[in-house]
Amino acid sequence: MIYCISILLEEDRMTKRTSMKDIARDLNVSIVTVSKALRNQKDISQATRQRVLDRAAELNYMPNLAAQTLATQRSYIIGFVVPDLMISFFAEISKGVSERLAPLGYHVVIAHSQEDPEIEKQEIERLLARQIDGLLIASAQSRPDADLFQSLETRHVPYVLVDRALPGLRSNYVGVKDEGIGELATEHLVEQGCRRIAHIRGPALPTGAGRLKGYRGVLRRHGMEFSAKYVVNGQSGKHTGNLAMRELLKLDPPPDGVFCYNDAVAAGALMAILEAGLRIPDDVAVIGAANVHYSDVLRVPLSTIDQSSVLIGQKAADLLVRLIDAKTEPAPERILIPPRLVVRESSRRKFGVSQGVPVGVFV
Amino acid sequence: MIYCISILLEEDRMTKRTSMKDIARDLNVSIVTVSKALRNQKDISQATRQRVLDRAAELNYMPNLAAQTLATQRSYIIGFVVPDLMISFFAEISKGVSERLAPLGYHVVIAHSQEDPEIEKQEIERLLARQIDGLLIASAQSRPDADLFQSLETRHVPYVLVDRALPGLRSNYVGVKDEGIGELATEHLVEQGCRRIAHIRGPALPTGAGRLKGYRGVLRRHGMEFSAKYVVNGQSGKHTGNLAMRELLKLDPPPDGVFCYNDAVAAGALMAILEAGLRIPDDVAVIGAANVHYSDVLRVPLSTIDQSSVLIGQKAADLLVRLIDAKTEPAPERILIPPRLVVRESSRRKFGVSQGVPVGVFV
DNA sequence: TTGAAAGCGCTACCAT
DNA sequence: ATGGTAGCGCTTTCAA
Repeated sequence: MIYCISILLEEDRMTKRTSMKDIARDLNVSIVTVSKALRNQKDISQATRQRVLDRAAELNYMPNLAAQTLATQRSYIIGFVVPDLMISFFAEISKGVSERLAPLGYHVVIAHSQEDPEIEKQEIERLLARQIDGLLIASAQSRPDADLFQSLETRHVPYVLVDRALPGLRSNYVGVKDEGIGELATEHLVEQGCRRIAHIRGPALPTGAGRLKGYRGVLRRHGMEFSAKYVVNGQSGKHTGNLAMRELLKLDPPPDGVFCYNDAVAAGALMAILEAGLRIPDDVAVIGAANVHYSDVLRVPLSTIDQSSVLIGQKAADLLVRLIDAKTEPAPERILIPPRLVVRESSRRKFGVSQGVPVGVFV
Repeated sequence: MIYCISILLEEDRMTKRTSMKDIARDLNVSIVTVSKALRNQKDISQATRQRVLDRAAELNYMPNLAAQTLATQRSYIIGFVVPDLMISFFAEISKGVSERLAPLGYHVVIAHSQEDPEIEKQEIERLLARQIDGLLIASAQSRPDADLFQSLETRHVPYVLVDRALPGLRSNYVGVKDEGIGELATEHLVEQGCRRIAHIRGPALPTGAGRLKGYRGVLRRHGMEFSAKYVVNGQSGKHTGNLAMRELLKLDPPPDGVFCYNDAVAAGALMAILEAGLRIPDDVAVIGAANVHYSDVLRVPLSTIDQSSVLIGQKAADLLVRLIDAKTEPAPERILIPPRLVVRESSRRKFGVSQGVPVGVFV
């Protein structure tokens, strides 16, 4: 019988994590004392604290975060809702987020919305059940789901919109002004001598709409006529970008420059142009957006608008932590990172362009 | 005074999530009854269950997962340790993982090791404190840290190694046989008529070592001499791949074919070859590994060995769930996904190659 | 400086 | 079919 018990205890010791109770028992102090010592509270004698710390180290003690969460209402988990991690832009943001959050003791749970507002909502609900301390959202919604955001406000769950703002929602946001992206890209094509500039537009989200708006604005400013025919929908992937470009090339006259919603779309467009036997950038100049990590090694090295993806993640994480730590809810902050033109071969018709990378240098 | 209390209650209702206690109070039943009803236990009358369910829906009740975790010792969180999510291969795996786990109610916490075994260890410890149910590890260790894996075994935390096996560790694993990748790639280059085949090898990890071994084996089988000069270290990124290729091109004679550790390395190598004024594949044929999503739109569409990244993630997730649900610890399982040759322009010298994609078709 | 008691929200066990 | 009690491992409050 005693044998059995000792076996059980042994098994127990082997299987279960050591808890404060173990340390307390070993040291003949109370659990409270252990708790305080471990958290460096000052109403513990130096001697006791050291004994606790030593024993904790010996037993390789790690706090049970579920228990801590329950007791403190603070989980040190933040949720990050992305459309799809296979879109490199979001993977890059996610890296920036983790970089900043991990050292602070946070864990990041990534949830995929698959570009579906309904799934997004469910995933957010699921995250809330997890008692997350805050939320980062790259939303798939074209306009904010009132219920959802109401409930976030009500529960005082801090959240930051990332990359994709939501029209009419006064909230914390980190991203790049999409209109600026559209302007910078289109302006560049004009400067390179393009006269029939097409746009492969993205999804019906603020990002797509903003870039389109910037594109139209620049055309107008240059007295170039806007033609709806020159704007086609390319969604956000290389395949759809490829199809969209094929359509554009059927036009008469075909465009001599095209601004693509993002780099993936542009990658597909490049292929379509080459397959049609046209030259890039001489016949058609191409520019994308995002400057994802592989954009310089594409079929033709791609000009693009850099969006500082990793930085977006870092800034969003920093802001979220500020919100979480704030005693009183601060006014919503909008952090806009300036878009930056990156000129590569796909659009470089004239030399001496200031932002151009010298030929032959592989970055 | 009564006013104050009502305010407080109101505030409470607004701020705090509804708990089982609220439902129980409203319905004049016990918390236990609510708990059972919500979990569909059968010792609850149909009528009561319905009342509970209805009220729960009205109050938009969501269980507190931290409390549930504490009570059941089951967190429905799994950890996924990756070197870097910016490596598309891991982002793709991660997608496969989430796809399978989200519908089962799991959350996935992604932790970055940054290719540093020490950080990896710390991150795993941190995850264990989180009471994760299981662990997926794409390890940065060249050999298993005894302490770490001992402690995983001791605590009975199920884990699955992903992509990167660990030598001498008999554990669950999902990946592609690296030697097979090396063989398939090298064999293909031989078949395309390459006679001086170089290898830009990866990090000193099982993946790098296995691919190298496969490469050497094929050379031997074809009676081609192995020369250490033709094997250079390219780590795992496009930049290092670029530098490595430049070194190879300085050799006399330079290689006429090169098998690169992965697609990113190959992307850099492609650039180096073109910058040197050589033609691909005529002067130098190139093949990578992974078949990441952008490999077909690279500088030259890249031949590669497909590793079914998303599938790896799915299989790993499925296996992990099986381990978590198992009553008794099953024998370690090794799931090997067959590598698949994907021929594209970067290596297609001869036509009629069976695996070749017809010219002009953009996939 | 220390610790007893209560509680976080849930589940398991065992009566009734 | 229902529920009281006792935890899960931690923190908070307050008394000693």
